[in-house]
Amino acid sequence: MAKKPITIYDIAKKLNYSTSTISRALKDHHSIGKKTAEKIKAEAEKMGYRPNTLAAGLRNNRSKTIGVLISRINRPFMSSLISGIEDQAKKQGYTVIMIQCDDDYESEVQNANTLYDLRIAGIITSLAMQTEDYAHFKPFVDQQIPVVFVDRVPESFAAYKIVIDNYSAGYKATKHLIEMGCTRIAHFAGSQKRAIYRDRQKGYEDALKEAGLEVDCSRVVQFDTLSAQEGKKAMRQLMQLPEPPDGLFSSNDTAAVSAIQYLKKKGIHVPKDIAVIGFNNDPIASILEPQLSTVSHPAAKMGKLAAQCVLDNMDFVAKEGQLNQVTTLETELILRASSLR
Amino acid sequence: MAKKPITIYDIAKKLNYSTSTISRALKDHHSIGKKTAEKIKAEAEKMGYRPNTLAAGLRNNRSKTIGVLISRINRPFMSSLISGIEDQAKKQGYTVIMIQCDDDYESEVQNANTLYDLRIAGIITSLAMQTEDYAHFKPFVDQQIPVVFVDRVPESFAAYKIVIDNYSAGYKATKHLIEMGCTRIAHFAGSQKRAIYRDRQKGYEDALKEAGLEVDCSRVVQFDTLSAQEGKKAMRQLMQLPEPPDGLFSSNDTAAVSAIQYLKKKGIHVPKDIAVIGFNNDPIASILEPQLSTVSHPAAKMGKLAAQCVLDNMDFVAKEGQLNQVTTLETELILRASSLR
DNA sequence: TATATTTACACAATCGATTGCGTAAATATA
DNA sequence: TATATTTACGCAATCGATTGTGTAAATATA
Repeated sequence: MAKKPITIYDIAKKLNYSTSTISRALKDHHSIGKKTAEKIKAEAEKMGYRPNTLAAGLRNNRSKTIGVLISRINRPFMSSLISGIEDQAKKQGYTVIMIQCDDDYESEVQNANTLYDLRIAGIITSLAMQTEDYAHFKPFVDQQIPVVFVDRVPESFAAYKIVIDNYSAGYKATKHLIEMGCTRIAHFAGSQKRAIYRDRQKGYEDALKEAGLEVDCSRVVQFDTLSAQEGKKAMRQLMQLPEPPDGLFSSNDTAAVSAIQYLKKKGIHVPKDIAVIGFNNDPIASILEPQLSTVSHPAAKMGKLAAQCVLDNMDFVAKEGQLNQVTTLETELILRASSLR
Repeated sequence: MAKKPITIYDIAKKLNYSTSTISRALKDHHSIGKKTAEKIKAEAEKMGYRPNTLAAGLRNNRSKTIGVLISRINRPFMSSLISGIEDQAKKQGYTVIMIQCDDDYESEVQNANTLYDLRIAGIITSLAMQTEDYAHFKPFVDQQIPVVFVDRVPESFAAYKIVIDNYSAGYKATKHLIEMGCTRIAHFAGSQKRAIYRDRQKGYEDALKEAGLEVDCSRVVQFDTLSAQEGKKAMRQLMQLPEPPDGLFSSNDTAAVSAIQYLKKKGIHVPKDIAVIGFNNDPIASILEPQLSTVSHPAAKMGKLAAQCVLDNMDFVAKEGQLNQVTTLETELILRASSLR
């Protein structure tokens, strides 16, 4: 029963042309006459021809696909990022494939290999929390496949990188809490292996210092994954300090929301007792009660830029080698009830 | 500087074997001696050989990839579904690629073609809200590529389908509201083109009838996408009725959450004035205040089953043709503050 | 009119892995 | 010892699209 797919050979036979002419006509090669091309295209359409991307990919050693390797798709930030990438890629006839690694290094390595094996045309990735070795991206570089890192980017690997100004964001968020009168501000910090979290923390510390406030490391909690569970645990821990915090700057919204829920359950008022600000502006931030102050993250824009970057540099990389350039996007404070007092 | 990727030809030359022997050794073909196979594998590893999946795919007219075509990845339900699919697929050496169609029919058609062109080994899909024509899945059937529909499945297309018992879920949810004393229960209904929404509505209506309550169609609001925006608008509309509802069964959590937010803003108490129950058990359901009662959806399990189904039937389909079978999973009421009184 | 240039198309090699068929030796069974 | 069977491996075609090289005609330019 299986109908055999139509190939350019079928079209060639039918129209008495060679396959080269068919192939060229289908992609508007200049050496094919306009009428001929039209006729061929019409017939291809009529016969229900669908190009075999595998064959084309094999020949060109490249498929028209952009790979996205990320920790998890179920985070609002990642969803937006992907949408941005897809919008841009689709415009240029590229398909986006996503693969998640659960924030696990081993899995990241394996998935990078999988993408490599698929001969993707470019890869966009945000590192897993603990990744410190970047050898799994070398094969792409060797094959002159554009690699673009976004958000969680490596420091010791030459490639295109798109980030936000985490230092400034951390600084602004903390300064805001200080202006709200907080003097004992806690911080939910992400893995120190990732610059984005170190930078946020540095911004936090500098804001404190600038205001003449003490930087008390017992108020800084190190997180593994910035999950809700960790958020709750961390908050409990913080409240047991001899001097509990009166403000919190969390490196993501998930942990901040969880912390607020814990506080509410304990009868501690937000923002009166503790003012809280998160990071990312997840949808949940505006649904939680009190609504969560946060730092906006231009995830969709980041995705769009990343895709553009991959596409623009497809040829460039082949000729000139990987770009090593950093683009920094701006963030904005979004102030809501959880920190306003 | 592009290092050329290692091929089986390179290994063959180095080891003085033919490429056929290399190819067979790499996949433990019975006709290759154990020591030979070991030696070849060791050398392949040492040389950094990576199979060219495009070449293999071309030859087999199939790539080791499962395609997932869904409306949007940024819904918790979809994220869970995908995780379920990935877990299962990975176990069998398959890669999962996702492609979203924004709940748009045109986009669904186009993306189905894209997946087809990629010569995927199987496709798992949940229909867009308005899809009524399924011709874009025919090519898969013609090529004996397993097609598995999940959740939003077609009624007039022979394929494997995995669904939940929507009628029973709608019935249970409504009955619960009735037991809580509601007598004027409204319903947020999804597109009538999708059986899942029709069935939920049918369950809702039957529960009302069974309790001797009037089924008032002015209390049933038709939604396009069950978005937050629509939810707010619908709630406002319902509250303007001469007899506003005292209960609400929403076909998803997103719209329910939005409705509750609207009610809170208007000073209408949930659940006292209006008891609300949603659908899907999104994470937000337990964060909202009051926490949202809802119907659990076994999305991850559904994904796992779907993947299993695709993988199991890969060979079967080629021999016996498409399966046309429906698997129905059970749901559970999850009762929280928004409906308990 | 003579030379360039452009247009129009075909031949055949190529990308890398797979596999049916064939050969030959080694081992097992009668 | 003779026949079967298994083990071990190579040859060469194949999957479908692409593209460098080449030829010939048509059109343009000098």
